[in-house]
Amino acid sequence: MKLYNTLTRQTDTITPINSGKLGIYTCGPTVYDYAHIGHWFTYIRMDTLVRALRAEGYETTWVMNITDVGHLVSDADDGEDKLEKGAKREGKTAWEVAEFYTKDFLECMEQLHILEPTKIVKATDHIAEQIKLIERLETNGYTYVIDDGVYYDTSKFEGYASFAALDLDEQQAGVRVKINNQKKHQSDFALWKFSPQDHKRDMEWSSPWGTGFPGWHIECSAMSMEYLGESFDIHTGGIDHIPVHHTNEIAQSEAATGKRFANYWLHSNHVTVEGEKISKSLSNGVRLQTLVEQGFTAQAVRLHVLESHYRSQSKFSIDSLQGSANRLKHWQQVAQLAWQPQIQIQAISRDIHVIAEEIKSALSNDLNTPQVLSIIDELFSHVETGLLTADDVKPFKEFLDYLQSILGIELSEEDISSADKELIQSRKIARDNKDWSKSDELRDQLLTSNIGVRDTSSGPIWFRL
RNA sequence: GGCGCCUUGGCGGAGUGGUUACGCAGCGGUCUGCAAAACCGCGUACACCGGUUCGAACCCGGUAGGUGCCUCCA
Repeated sequence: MKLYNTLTRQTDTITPINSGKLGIYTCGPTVYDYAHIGHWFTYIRMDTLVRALRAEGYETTWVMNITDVGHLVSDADDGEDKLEKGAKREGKTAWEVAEFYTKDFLECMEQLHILEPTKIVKATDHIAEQIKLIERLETNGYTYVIDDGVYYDTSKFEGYASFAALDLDEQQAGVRVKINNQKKHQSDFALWKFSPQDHKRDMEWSSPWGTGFPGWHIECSAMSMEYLGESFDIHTGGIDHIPVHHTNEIAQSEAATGKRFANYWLHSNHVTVEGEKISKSLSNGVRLQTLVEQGFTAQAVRLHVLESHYRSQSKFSIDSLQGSANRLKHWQQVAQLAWQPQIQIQAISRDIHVIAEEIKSALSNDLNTPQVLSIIDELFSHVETGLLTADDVKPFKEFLDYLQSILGIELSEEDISSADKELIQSRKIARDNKDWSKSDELRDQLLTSNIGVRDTSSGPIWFRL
């Protein structure tokens, strides 16, 4: 398996720390609002990564976090906690907001056939681990305390800016936002924030430094190391995390342990919606639910995501989603041929293994999912040209199961009922007798069960509408 | 201002030194009682200008346009 590694800025062959096993950490959602199509692009891609690694035979431990505290509206460590802000907006407590959006997120994950991670971990369930990690940083001399919290001194970590290849001094010159002027350096970040004097937060905990709550970055370091070890294999997230969140995670983790944090960093590029970047002000962050209401299936959304490479800035539009839905429908019709083998024209079963190898190879090449789809199209076109022989049915069904396991797209549909089969047979007899009105009547009857029929030289073939 | 990235046929989207990926849409055809579907065929794309090379969409240089981050964001 070769993947583009943000750490080395090149495509690296994956070598696990422990032979045959891989630990993967994915930065999950901050649960203060509904997830939008951009999030789903990222999580579907990460799911595809895990599926591909498992198909390669790796035993994977996939950890995803849920950020339910401490993610501030501004990374400059000013501004509100998103959860507390969401609570105000909805007239609920921060706890209720977190629970509501976590539930919605997990339901969408299931709908999109995103595998359940080995562990889904919440920041609020790991306060003790985060405090312990801050204490280690304090012991190692990387922290300082100011009025509003405990901070990480980024100047003490050599090569702080190298992960994101940033020139901090030059950046600073162009920055217009006001910064917390008690901080020693603009890039320093909060490890622990103190609760405000003037009001009580919904979420707060006591700590050696005072009552408050953890900063956003520390949770990912604490939880990933808790479940995957102080050094682990693959860390993933959205491309926006490179300059701040992941840079900070590396600084904290490596300063605490003195060890390499993660070996491979995989980042999903962003997606534009109808040509514009997704942003709050444009409110163009389409929800899955909205697409479903417009008649699209989660499977079509999933196929659409796979149609672009994870490192390219992809485009989302309703028109192109419609194209994916059409492609999926076609695939499903081909899959239904598994239930209706025809007279032998040409056997395809021996091609299937070759095709499966090609798919594996495309995935191993930095997850080239668009190429995988074209390989499938090619095979399916052969299936339709030749139809299936009885001998092909078993390997073909196995192939459909393989596609399901590797792409999360389910094509193996159920057979139609024997009653419907009888209708098809009766219609064939009517047609043979040139009794067109009866034949049409039977066709309409089948349509009520959402079954269409096409007449071919080797007999009628049904398909679900 | 700093650091990047991109430019492929109507749209989406791989590829990356030499056999015109692929999908969606469109058009033409085959099949067919009709319809639908399916299949076949077609459009011969790689921003522009130079250079390297036997050969470049693919490498190098430049030009133009677009875009991302440095604010929040997957």
